[in-house]
Amino acid sequence: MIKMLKKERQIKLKEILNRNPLFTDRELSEKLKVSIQTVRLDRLELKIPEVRERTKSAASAYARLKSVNEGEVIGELLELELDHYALSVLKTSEEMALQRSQIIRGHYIFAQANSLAVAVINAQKVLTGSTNLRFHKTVQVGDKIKARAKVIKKEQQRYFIQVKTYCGDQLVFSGDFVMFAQLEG
Amino acid sequence: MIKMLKKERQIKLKEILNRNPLFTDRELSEKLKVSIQTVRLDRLELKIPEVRERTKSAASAYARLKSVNEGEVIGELLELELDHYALSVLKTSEEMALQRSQIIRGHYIFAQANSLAVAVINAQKVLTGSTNLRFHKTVQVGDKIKARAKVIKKEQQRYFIQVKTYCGDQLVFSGDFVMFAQLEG
DNA sequence: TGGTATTTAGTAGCTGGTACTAATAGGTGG
DNA sequence: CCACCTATTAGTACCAGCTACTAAATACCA
Repeated sequence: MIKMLKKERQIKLKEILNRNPLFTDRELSEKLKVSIQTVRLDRLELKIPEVRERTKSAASAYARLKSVNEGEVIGELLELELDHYALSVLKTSEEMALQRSQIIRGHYIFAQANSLAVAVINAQKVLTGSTNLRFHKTVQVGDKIKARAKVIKKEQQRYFIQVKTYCGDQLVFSGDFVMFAQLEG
Repeated sequence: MIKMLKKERQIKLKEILNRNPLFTDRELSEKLKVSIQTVRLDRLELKIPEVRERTKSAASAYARLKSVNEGEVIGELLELELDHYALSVLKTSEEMALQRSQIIRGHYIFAQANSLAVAVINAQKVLTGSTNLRFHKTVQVGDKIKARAKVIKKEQQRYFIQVKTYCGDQLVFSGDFVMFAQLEG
């Protein structure tokens, strides 16, 4: 039994496409040293769609991620009273979790809070100066988390903001932010 | 002049594809109410590649982003002495910047620091408890930033870690992290 | 009215597939 | 040793969504 078994090959196929879904059948057939037809039979059995479908899936995943990420606010901005108060909601997903767990990584929670602290300030350019954070509870994949930002104090260009993030009624995160508003655009 | 001008239409085309690059020429021609050939001439003039190329670009951007993001550490882990010291480098890019500026958003800098603080700890599960952060200088698109994490103190399951991030010799960020190592896997 | 830019139409050819039929190779049991 | 079955390979017709090209129709402007 010198040749690779069918099962073995199919596992390898899945691994290859998991790492990079953009290979064509021809490329796959070269990697696996079988004919194109065999690759196609394998894909058929494993219910793996064609390269253009796989590419499209990856591309739209990117588009989704980008739209969350490129908006000024991470999450969805629901309420905003400039220089006073803001509220945003973030629906957490697999990509935000630690590997092999359902726990959302802290920096996503921070990102939501930080971007909300930026958004609540009535100025063109805002920078985070310093912060004091507290992660009270873990957040699970699928949870919707609500962040509320309050402007506590405002000096010339310095803002003191408190952000509290909730999952349901449970406080999961709180942070004090000192932000700097830059005057010129 | 009832009809849309060519220039106007081309701007609109760019806008549409900017929001969602996955439309085919046929779909674009319906949206813009011109023939497919006109759409193709426009793409030719504007040097916009065909839908399959655009899809592929978006998909590989996602793959890149995913590989940075799904590794345990944001950035590249260069040095690691468990429970003592770690160093990572992050090459910043457009996607990490604030809109219409070259300034990298604070939460990317935090993400690098936070994930490094997690990585330096010799335990299966690690959670961020609280932090004290200071953003000293802004980071520009294209800058490579180096984060160094030092374990300052270690109690049973509680770690005190200091992270300093540099751009060249310039200190851009520093943070004190209190982390919790969870015993069971 | 002529001349030019713009738009539309249509053709051949390409890639990377699907869906299908058919032939071949490689054991294995009787 | 043959029959049978699985796995593999080969080949065909067809498809979407293009490129590259030619040609015709339409719009606009002096």
